[in-house]
Amino acid sequence: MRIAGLSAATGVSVATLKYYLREGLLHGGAATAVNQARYDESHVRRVKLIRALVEVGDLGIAEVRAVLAAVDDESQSLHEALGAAQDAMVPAVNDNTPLFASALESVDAFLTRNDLDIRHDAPVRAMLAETLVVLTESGWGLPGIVVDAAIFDSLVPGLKEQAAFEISVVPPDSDRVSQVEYAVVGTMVFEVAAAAIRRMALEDASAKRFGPRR
Amino acid sequence: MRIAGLSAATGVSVATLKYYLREGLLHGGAATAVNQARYDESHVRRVKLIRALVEVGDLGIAEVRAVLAAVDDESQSLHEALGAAQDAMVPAVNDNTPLFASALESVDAFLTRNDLDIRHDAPVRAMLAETLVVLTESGWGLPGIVVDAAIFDSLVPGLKEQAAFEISVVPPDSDRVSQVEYAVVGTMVFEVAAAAIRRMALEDASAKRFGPRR
DNA sequence: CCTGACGGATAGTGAAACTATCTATAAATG
DNA sequence: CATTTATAGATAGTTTCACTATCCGTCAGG
Repeated sequence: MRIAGLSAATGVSVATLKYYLREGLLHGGAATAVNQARYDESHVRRVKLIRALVEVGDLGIAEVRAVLAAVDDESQSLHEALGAAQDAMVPAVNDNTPLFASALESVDAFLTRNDLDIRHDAPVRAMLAETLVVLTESGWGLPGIVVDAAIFDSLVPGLKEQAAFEISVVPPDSDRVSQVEYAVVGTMVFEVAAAAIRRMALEDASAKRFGPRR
Repeated sequence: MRIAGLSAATGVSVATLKYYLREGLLHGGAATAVNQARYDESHVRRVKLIRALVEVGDLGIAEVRAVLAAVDDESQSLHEALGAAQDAMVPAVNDNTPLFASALESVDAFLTRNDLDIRHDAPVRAMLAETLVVLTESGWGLPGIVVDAAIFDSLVPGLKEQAAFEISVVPPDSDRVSQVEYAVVGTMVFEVAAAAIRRMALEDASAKRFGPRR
């Protein structure tokens, strides 16, 4: 398959494929001459993964590069690679507010209480802590005292069950890269789905409390 | 309060405030002269809302404008305004794939089964359907047959409970605009929090299945 | 052998979200 | 009251990002 074939197989323009090659998101094909190279299924799969991350996950090119690095690092176990990929997907937060430290404490208590086994340096801790800070600053709860992460407790069982399902569905017999790719796409897509269902539940709850007008 | 005061109160630069004024996101102050205007708490609140939508919710200026339009439209009930604000927050999906129609059917069955009272034209239906399409195209389930929305069923109870809590916490005694603002910020922030907890649950599940390496 | 595709390099584009400058006025300060 | 600073409103410029287009010399296929 030449580059036009790769383009046809993925729906991505040749110019964009060249851009991904330049940016190091896509490994080069096997060179057959100074201006010829062959691409294969691994390239098709990689391009589809990139597009899923960009379109569904709304990741930037730099973040995609970090995720792919985790996918490709053979020295990492599947669990480690998933963790690294997750980390790359967490948006940066500003953790310099005075409330942030106590928000992190609340998060850690939340993790212990709900029996969640998370690396202590996982960016997702800060991500959750930041929401508590914003909630506090927006007037939820008492001013100056950070909102307690306990308000999220009721979410945990459902999300745990869902996560266990997602992880259970990763095919055990395929190669590591396939497994990581599978899990990464699942993570992204399920996140969007969970957000959609949250909004549905919210509209439903709003209808029940505030009622339809007509 | 003059514009410098508004800038100090919100942490947003004067240049950016002028930009928001130009873009119609922020109502002008009360003019006291040809080049003077007074700003008040309503402006501070509005700027904070804009920043929350932009920073936490990652909405674009056009989407923020749509949300604010729903907030400000006095002819809409609280429930209607929340719905409109939600709609403005849903990212556009491409619904022209052949699988999309059956994905929507699956979503509607999901809504009925889980007793979710959603407007039939709510964009969030398409948002969820799109995830089913992507999941199907990524190799989850059988090729050609759209993945069933039932895989999300276990998420519903926790999200419903959480949504009921969020809605219950909207202060009943404040004015409509305050209520909508409160609910909109809550929606955004809780969405990010739910995503963070999902990722935590995923890392926990990954640890349990694939184990730490050392 | 000629037309078109290719790899590789470089430059350009368009959207988005600010940011900076300018002008005429008004406020604040000594 | 003189001077410095701030302001509204208009216009133009900047930065980043994700592509997109062009060029050049090389190569494949009919």
